[in-house]
Amino acid sequence: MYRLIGEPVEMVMTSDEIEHREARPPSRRIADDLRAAIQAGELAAGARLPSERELARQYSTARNTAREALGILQGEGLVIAQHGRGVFVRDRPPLMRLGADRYSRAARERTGVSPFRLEVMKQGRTPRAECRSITRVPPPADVAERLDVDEVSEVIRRENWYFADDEPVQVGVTYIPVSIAEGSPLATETQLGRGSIYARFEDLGHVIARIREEVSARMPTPEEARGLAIPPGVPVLEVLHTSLDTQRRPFEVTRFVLRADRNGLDYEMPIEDSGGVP
Amino acid sequence: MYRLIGEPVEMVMTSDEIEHREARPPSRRIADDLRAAIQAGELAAGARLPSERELARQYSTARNTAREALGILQGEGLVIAQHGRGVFVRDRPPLMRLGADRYSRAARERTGVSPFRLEVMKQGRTPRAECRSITRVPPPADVAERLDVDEVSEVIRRENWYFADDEPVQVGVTYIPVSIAEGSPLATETQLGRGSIYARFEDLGHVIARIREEVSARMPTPEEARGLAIPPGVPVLEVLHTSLDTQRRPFEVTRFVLRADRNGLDYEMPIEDSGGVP
DNA sequence: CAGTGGTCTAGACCACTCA
DNA sequence: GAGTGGTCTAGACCACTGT
Repeated sequence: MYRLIGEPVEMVMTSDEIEHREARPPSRRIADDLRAAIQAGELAAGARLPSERELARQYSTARNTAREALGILQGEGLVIAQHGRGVFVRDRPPLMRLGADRYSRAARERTGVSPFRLEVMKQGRTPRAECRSITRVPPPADVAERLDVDEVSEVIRRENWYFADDEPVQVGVTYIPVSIAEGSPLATETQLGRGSIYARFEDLGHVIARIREEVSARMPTPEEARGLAIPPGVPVLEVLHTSLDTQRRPFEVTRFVLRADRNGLDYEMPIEDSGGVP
Repeated sequence: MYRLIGEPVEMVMTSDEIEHREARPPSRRIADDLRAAIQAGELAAGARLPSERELARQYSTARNTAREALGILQGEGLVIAQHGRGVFVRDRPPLMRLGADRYSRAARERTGVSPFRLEVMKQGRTPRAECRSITRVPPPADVAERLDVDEVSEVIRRENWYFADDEPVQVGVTYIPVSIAEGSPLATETQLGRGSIYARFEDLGHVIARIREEVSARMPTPEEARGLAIPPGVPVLEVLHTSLDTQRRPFEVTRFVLRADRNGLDYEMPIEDSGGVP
C-alpha cells in the first residue's frame, strides 16, 4: 500500500444509476471501462493505455470521442498524457508527510537540519531549498490579520522553493513584521545557517510555542502549475501557517502551496478543554 | 481578430513573452483572456460568460475551440457550466472552518449540539446530519493500522452524511473496534443523542484526549462527485482522523471527505519538545 | 420558441518520441 | 518514418433553460 490515506469512501449504486449506465454517452462509457480496468489492477501504475486512435477503432467512434474519455480520466488525476509517447496510469508515490513536529526545537537541535530536508532524506531523495527573493511589501490582507499588523505597514517577504531530486514540490512565502526582522539575517540573508529560520527567530527572543495552520485545497493557477510542474488533474494544498511565541504573539506567517499528489499533512495534538482560541 | 476584452494597455514584455503569446494556440488564448477578465473583476462572481457560439464568432474559431477554452477554465475551478443556461464565474463563499476545538468537551457541553451543526448555524445556514448505515466490516488497511487492530477482525462502520441547507458538504465514515462499540448505542443507533458520538465514547470510558489528523487532497472519484454534488474543477479534502484516549489508545478512526470549495481546516496546537510522535 | 451547453463525426495538420 | 498526443474545423443532433 503506497498511499498515505486509503481508499475513497465506498458508495452503493441504486438501480436507477445502473439503468443510467446503458444510456451513458460513448465517451463516458470508454472512460468508465478504462477506470474500472485501472482500479481492478489490469492496468497497473505506469502502464500505457491504448492510444486514442486505437480506442476509437475498438469502440467504433471518432478519435475525438476516445480523446474526450482520456481527458475525463486525466481530470480525475488517474492518468497522465505524455506528448508523443502515450497516456499512462499515474502512480502514487508515498506522500511526504508534513507533521507539526517539524517545528519542534528538539528535532531542530537533534539534526541541525531543516525539517524539510529531514523528511525528504527519509525517503531516500535529495532535498534542495532555495530562497528566491527577499523583499519588503505591504502584507496581503489575510496575512496582516494573522500577524496582527496594519495592512499599510510593510513586512519582509521571503519566497522559498523546495525540491526533492530537483522536482519542485513546495513553495513557501514567509511574511515577517519589519519590527521583528529588521537588522537580523531574516531581513537580508538567503542562507539562514544551522537550525534554519526558527533558530534565527529564537536568537531574537521569539521562541515558537504554538502554531496555527489553516488548510484548504484548490486547483493550481496556471502559474503554480508551471512553477511546480503540476500535471492536469492534481490539486494543491494551501496552508496558511502562523507561528506564535510563548506570549501567544504571532511573529511569522507563511503561505505554503504544495502539490497534493506528493504531499500530505499529519497533525497530532491534544484536545484542550480550556484556553482554546475562541 | 476580435477580442472579448479590449486590447491590453501597452506594457513591457520580453521578446520571450511576446513570442510565447503569439505561439499560444487559440483555445489557450481565449482562456487567458477570460481568466484575465475574471481576475480583473470585469467578470464578477456569478456573471455569465459569452456563450460558446458567441466566443467562436468573436475569435473567428470553430465552436469546439471556444468550448475547449471554457473547459480549461472549468478545470481550474474558475467557472461552472450550466446546461441550457450558460457558463458562470464561480463565486467563492466563505469556507466552513473545521477546527480541532470541535472535539472539545467544553464546546460539546456548552452547546449540547454537534460541532458540525454549530459551525453551519454560525453561517446562518441549516445543518442536517444523517447516519446512512451501520454495518460490521473488516477494516481497510490504513484504518486497521491506526486503530491498532487486526485487518481480519471486524469493526463497526458508521456512514454519516452532512448537509448545509440540504447541500451535501461532507461524508464521514467512522470505524470503531467491535470490542469497544459492542452493546452500546454506537453499534446500533443512528441517533446518538445529546453531545453526539464523543459523549457516547465517554460513557464507555474513552475520553478523547488527543487527535491525529492526516490530510490530503485529490480529485473526487465519480461516485464522490455525484454523491457530494461536486462540480468539475473542485478537489476534495480527505481527512483521516484518529481519536486517542487519555492512555493514548486509539478508539475511533473516521475518514472524512469534504468538498474543498466549501470546507477548510483550522488547527491550532502547541509545539511539543518531547513526547511527540516519532 | 430561441438560445444554451453536451456530445459526436470525419476529417486535417502539427509537435513530439523512439527506433 | 511510424506512431503518439495536441489542436483545429465545420458541420450535426440532442437535452436543457428560459420566455
